[in-house]
Amino acid sequence: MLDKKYNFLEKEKKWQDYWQEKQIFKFDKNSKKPVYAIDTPPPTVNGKIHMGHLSSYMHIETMARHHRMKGENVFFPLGFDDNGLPTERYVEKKYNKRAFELDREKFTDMCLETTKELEKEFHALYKSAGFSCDLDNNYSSISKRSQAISQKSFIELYKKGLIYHQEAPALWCTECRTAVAQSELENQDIASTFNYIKFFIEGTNEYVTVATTRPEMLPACDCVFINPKDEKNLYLLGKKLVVPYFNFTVPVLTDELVDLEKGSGVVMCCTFGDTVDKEWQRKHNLEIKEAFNNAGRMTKLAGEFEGMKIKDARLAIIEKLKENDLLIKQEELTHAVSTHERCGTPIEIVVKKQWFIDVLSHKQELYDAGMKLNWHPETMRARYLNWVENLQWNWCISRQRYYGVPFPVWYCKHCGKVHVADESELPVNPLSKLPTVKCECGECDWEPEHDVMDTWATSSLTPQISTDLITGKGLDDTMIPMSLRPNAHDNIRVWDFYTIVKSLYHFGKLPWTDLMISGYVTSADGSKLSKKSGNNKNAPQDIIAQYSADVTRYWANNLSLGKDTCFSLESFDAGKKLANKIWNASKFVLSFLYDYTPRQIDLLPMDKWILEKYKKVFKSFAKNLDRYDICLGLGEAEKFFWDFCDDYIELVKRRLYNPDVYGEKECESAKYACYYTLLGILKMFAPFMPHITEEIYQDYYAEKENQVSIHVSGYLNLGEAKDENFVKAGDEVMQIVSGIRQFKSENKISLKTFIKDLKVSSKYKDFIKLCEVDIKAVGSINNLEVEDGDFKLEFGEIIPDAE
RNA sequence: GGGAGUUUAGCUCAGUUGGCUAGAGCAUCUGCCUUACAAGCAGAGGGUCAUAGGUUCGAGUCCUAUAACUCCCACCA
Repeated sequence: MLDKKYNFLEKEKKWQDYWQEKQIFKFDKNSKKPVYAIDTPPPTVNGKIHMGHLSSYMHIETMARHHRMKGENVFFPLGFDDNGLPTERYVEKKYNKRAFELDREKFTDMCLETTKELEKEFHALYKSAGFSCDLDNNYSSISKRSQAISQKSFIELYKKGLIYHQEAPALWCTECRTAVAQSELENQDIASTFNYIKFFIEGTNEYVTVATTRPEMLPACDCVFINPKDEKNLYLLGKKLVVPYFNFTVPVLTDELVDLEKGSGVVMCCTFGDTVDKEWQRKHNLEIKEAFNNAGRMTKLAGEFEGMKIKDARLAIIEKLKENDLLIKQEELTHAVSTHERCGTPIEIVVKKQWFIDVLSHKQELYDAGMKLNWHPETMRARYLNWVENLQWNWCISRQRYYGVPFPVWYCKHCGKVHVADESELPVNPLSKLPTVKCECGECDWEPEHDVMDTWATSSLTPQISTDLITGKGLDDTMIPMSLRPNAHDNIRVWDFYTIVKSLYHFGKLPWTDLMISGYVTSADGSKLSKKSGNNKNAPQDIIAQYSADVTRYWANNLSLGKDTCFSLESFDAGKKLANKIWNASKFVLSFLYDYTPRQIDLLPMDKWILEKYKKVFKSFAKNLDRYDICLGLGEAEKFFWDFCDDYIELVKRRLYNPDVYGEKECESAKYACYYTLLGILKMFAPFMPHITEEIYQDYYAEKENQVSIHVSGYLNLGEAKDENFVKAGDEVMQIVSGIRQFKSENKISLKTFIKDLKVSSKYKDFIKLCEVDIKAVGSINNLEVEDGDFKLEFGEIIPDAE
């Protein structure tokens, strides 16, 4: 028997423990069932999960449980992305220490310890949310196994010539003191000044005006460009200009990229103020001058400004220009500046030897991959394609950091040749073990690579890392493509893109068939929730404790895929109501079924009608979920359930209560329909509200159906709906009931107040006649007369209630 | 500048390949303690589906233009 009230705190915990104990969600290696493999997003371990992450995981959950209910062998691993810069930054903040101030090993230990703590919290949260990941199949991106796979990927791509080591301009963060990739950039509007300064023509008193936002780059000035079509400035060609204040001369060159409209049409080129400078340096083979170092401090080149921070030097230099009458005017402006997403520091371009994965020469293949994948929602395809089209940098995978997967690489100190590790020795830390083989040059003196890999160089291998848990084959494509890659839209250009790159480069295959892209949950003011910013008032664990995991899941699954939504507690009320209703309706229906075992009998029309309706609804429900139209599927199940309660149960409850008045057979017919309709409904709700449905199922159905859990019991498929007319006729009966209710409401009388006569006109006369008893019972009608015709109700006298 | 999304009831949002009278929750109003549920039930009011054109027998849905808001990318001289 079900409790009078459903205590979710107690029950949810109970079933979570039960599922774990019975290993309900374990992937079955030996099964012949179709595999549904999910490339679970391993959360970056750098803080707390918020409602946005949680909602995204709840979408995944629904799909995992849906496919399990369809009888598929669901592979739903659990992962953590716990290496790399995000974690380092988190640890640096937590201990208020910079990594480069600490011993490398000590810092790594601090990272490992911190991630362990955080992962425990994540685990607890996952469990309390009722996640059905396979706890035995979990991975972490810093584990030895992941490192080995990641290093093997590096070696393979290096040998294929897709990875190269080169001294080339790379995006650089002076705060984190490392190279970063294009995908780690963020735009920020930053207030600045446009400075018009004087470049004197050598040996004259004439000057040209050059506008710049970065006067601190003057010491690194290589030349000045004009547009070859810019007639008013052509006279400058062949002349030398004096760099103001720093007093060295530079040539005047021409290039089509110079914008005639902007500033004075005369541009200074430095190494490197922006991406155009980078282009010009390459194209015109200009000298590379470093005005600042890796930590963002001015170099010797800057003379008296040496040691100053970039920003301070800018102001100091402007002051000097002013003092020396070299500054003509200043204009305030706000412009978008590329900053590092982890710390918000403006990104510089710095030349240093870095490891790159070539993506620019494979743009077309990468684009085609985006065309072949199934995106849910479809509009997200455009975001991917847009990103690929706009790629400008090869993927820089080396980071001048500490906590990450090391490169399996040493350099010969004599000839500089690269030596990569043998695959048999992976994972390897080049710092702790030098090769014993001789270099081709004959020497045996190796320098280990100190850099570590970008965190994405490893997490782009989650399909391989996770399926390795099953196959044990490491970097392998046996289970590739997986069925689903789920993530939020911010990760399309990062995780999705890089995973596609790796899968194509290694196997020439797509990593998955489908992508499910969630939107953001924003706070009430529309700002994005993030682990970094503090707008995290509604912590997931608090919400779950207050509303239950089931209700939270209901909320999440009502969000449209790919769409950003404001977080609001109001929307939890509907879920609360639904859970309450499921409980009460089940309690009521089951109270008639405890001594009942279903057997095939002839059903009364309305009992057949509800089963026919179920067939129709279920078919469409399953179709919607198969298409990742989660909220449509849920909505359908919900609508059907509510109709089942308010219409069907109301209609037959007198038959259930009083078999002596309405007949044993009539009662059994209702029981049969109730048994299967409720079962079907519970199963449809099971992916969304796994706990409450399990509690009800275990109370009654588990034994009857001989199943260990509703979640592996399969959907109730009663076959095709046959007779459309039959459904329509039943609907017309419900319309009569509805008409009776409306009549009573308008007359402000109780629903149980009797009406003497009701005359019904309908084209389903015969069907309605068969339902006479039900209609009279639910409507408290004494006499019912039915005739052929267009739908019409005529009410007779109201019989006052007896005192 | 390139790309995408959004605009539907007072509020938050559904609305699938175009198809009966555009739906739900919340809020408002009316009635009902009906042998599951008052955290309930029954009913009512509330919409020129952003605007203007077009295609079609038929448009919230498709096309064109416009407006407002949001996001992604580029723009750093």
